[in-house]
Amino acid sequence: MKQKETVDYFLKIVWQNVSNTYNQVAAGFGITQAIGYMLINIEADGTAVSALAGLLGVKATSLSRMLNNMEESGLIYRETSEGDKRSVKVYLTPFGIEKRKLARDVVVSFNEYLNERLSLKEREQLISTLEKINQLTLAYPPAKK
Amino acid sequence: MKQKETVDYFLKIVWQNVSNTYNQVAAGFGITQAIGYMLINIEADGTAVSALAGLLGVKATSLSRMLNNMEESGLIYRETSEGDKRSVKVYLTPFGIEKRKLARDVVVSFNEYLNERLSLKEREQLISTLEKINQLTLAYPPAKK
DNA sequence: TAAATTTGTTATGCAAGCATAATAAATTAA
DNA sequence: TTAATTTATTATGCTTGCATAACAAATTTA
Repeated sequence: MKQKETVDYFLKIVWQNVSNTYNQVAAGFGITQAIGYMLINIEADGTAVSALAGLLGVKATSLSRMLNNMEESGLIYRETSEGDKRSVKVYLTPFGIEKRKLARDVVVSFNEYLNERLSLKEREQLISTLEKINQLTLAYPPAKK
Repeated sequence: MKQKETVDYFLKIVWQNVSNTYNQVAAGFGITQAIGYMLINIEADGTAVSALAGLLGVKATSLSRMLNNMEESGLIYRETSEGDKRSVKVYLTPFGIEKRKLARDVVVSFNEYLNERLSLKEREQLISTLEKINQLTLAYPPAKK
């Protein structure tokens, strides 16, 4: 099995390149790829830290330092949830809303660029296969018989 | 454009999950996903740092600290290249060769697992589309008219 | 040839993943 | 109800990306 035929290798290389591209574009207005995704996922009525982790596909524990930084730079603020006092909701400041617009534009532009150059069928198959691989990966290693 | 329909989002999530899976499995024998890929790409007759960066899809500058750590833990050693005295070649120690076998097994097993659950056509289309996206990403943003 | 540029590497600071440990709140079990 | 467990979060140390800066060797230009 050669490396250039393995699925994992391509996923790694392609995501690294997309991530770098996003970072370079987003650096133009002072944020990173990760912060852009974070902003995009914060709802107007606040989003819990745990929900954010789920949406971003990262462990909740990864977010605390990042949220501290974002709070410090005035993008967000945090408030304890009404119902569940363990839960913390994250809200966008007006400055965060501004940056979120820019971040969304980056994502939309890049995807439009891809969409113009890939057929609908190609994209649908890609996303469907990626979804399948994701499910399979989460189930790995398979239960032994 | 909803996030769950964008290509970038799936690439991010799927690679994160594959990477975590590799890290968890590889932790069982004391290495990381990144070190596993590194070991797999070092040839018996040595591989230059710049070549490694290309194979791994990272900037060469990302490797120096990692190679220091790998050298310290006895996986590799470095030697200045014969021809070009700027170039440094990386070699596996016997310990590194041992770990490389294990790392390769992880990659082979996971890909076999996927191959058994995806059709040949699915995989071929996936890799071909990923290659295409990679090329497009490297060419982004497109030259203005 | 000498000077300017490019290339290969290293060190280092920052960003953002992970894991672990701590803590408080909520839920479940006894 | 009290005790045990689970859940949501935070802080923190480690890893490994990036970028930048420095430097030597190689190559190109004048």
